Amino acid sequence: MEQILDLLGNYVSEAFELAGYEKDLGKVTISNRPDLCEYQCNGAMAGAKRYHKAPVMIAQDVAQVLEGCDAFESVQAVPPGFLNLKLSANLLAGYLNEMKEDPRLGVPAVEQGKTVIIDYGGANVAKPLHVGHLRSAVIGESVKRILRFLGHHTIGDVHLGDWGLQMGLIIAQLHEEQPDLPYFDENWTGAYPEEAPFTISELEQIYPQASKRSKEDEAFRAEALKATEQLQHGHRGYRALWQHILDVSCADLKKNYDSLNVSFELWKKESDAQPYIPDLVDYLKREGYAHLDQGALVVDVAEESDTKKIPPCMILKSDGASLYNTTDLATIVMRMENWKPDHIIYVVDKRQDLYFTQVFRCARKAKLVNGDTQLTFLGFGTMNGKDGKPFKTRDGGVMRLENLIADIDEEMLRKICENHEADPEQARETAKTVALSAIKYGDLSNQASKDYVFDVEKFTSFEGNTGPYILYTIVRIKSILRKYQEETGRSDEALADLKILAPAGESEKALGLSLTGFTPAVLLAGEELAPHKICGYIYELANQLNHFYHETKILTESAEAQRESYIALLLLTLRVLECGIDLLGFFAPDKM
RNA sequence: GAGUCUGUAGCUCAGCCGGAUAGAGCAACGGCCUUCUAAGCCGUGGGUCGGGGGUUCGAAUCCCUUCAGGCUCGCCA
Repeated sequence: MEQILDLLGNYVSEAFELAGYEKDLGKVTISNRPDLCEYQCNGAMAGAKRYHKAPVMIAQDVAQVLEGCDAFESVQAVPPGFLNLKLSANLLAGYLNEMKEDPRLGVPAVEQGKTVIIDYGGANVAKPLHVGHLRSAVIGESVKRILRFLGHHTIGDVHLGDWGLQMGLIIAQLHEEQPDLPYFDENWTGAYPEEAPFTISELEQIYPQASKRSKEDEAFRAEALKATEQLQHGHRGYRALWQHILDVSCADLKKNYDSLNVSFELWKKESDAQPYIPDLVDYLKREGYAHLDQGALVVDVAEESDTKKIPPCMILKSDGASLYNTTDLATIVMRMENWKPDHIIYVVDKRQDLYFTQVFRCARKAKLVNGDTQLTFLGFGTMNGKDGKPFKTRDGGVMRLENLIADIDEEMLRKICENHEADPEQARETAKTVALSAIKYGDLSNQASKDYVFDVEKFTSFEGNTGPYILYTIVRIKSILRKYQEETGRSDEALADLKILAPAGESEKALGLSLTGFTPAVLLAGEELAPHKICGYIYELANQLNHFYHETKILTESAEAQRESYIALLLLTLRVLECGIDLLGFFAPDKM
């Protein structure tokens, strides 16, 4: 369906042409002075130079042509040369009814969907998720949903860290604690047990213990390094252990990501890219991309336009060992081979900006990707505590994500019970749902690239621009619709058939206008990979809804067609809000 | 030192590919529940958009400069 801005733009462009000016001046935008008009066109001012004519004169010429055009309720030329437009109520109603019939709510799907891999989550095996993992998961999930909604083929990859020293540390520690396990028996030829020799909570204790020890105990560290190397070279017992660690860990990670309403299409790991490394290194050498520098194998990625010297991308250390770069490049090769992505997006801490610049340039230079494959670094800022410093627990430690979520859940539950008497079981469920919206909205409503303050009090206070406010608005609508259905006995289908009339009241029209903003908001969010644009939009829509709600008696409206129109308008708003929060990665309860 | 990002109301943030009087929320103050969920709505006060130049009919927005802070800067990830 045709977008409202395009629709209006066509009218105005045509008017420019009829008035003797060029068409391209007729671009219509949403007004920045809602008190004066709903839409505006600034083309007259842009055209002033071109035609050596006062902008107001041009605007007046155009306004005259538009006189009586039934798309507009009013057209005004005002100094210095604005064209102020008010939409006709009929045209608005027509658009809303069309939007209502569209399962996509008017948002056009891209003609040719791209294959987009989104690399987010950043979890490591055997290490619990901590608050530092929150942003990647939350932002990545939302970006994925937005792009998917726009019609792209999206693949989310958690890209687990499973190949570093942490594995060797765990193995070494286990070796010491349980030396009799068959994994450590060099003469063992039989099958290894199917059951892992540890639980997730044991695993989570083993790692920090081993990590701490390796910093104090040289011999132990050497053991761990050796185990890491043996694992990477295919030590049978260690591989079996590694598989156990992986299985136990992934099951736990999935559970945690589930509670965040985050899911991945792929659970690829760093180790999956390892087989690609030898060929990659050969290729880079053979084709002359890589050369030795101070004993290390590097690819130069500096460019003339650089304002600063970009260090070369290191492929192999001087001792011949591979690095994270190597794995990332190999992962790109693997992804190109398996999924031929048009676009890969990395949702990573912004401090890795330079690093990814190197990797991307290297991939491009060495033609590991097609010329038109996009590589995007979507860097996010730090989540700080109220003191403006990185978020910590009260005693200064790293907070586990699980605990953070549990804290917010509990706080929500307390508030819910304060407000209503509710069935404890249901209250718990609702609290979780609301808590999730608080956490996610709190994060996503900020620009991803900026640091932000995770203020527990603010997020759990449910006031103002927060997730709970959005949910509350949705619940209000649901409640009215429920009552309406109880009263009239109408089915969901019958409700969906109701028509929206041309708005008569001011708040009703404002709500309708706000609804037309959905498409531009989603398109912009997709273009800029910016979920906070969705937040801004649904917050504004929720405000309009609440404003309308207070001014309008809906269920007691006596004119039946009018009441039906209100219901249809509410239903459409509900669908847009729910679609919006779905793009953000959370959902609403039926009651709260 | 170099590069880069940030600086908008007391606080937390939008707005930033130029447009009219710079917007929200929180906090403060004042109204609105016998009526669809008051987790709401309406209103008041509060800003030299870090400072200074420039481009432009027009600058929070673009350019230069300066101050303050964060972050990054080949054998970690």
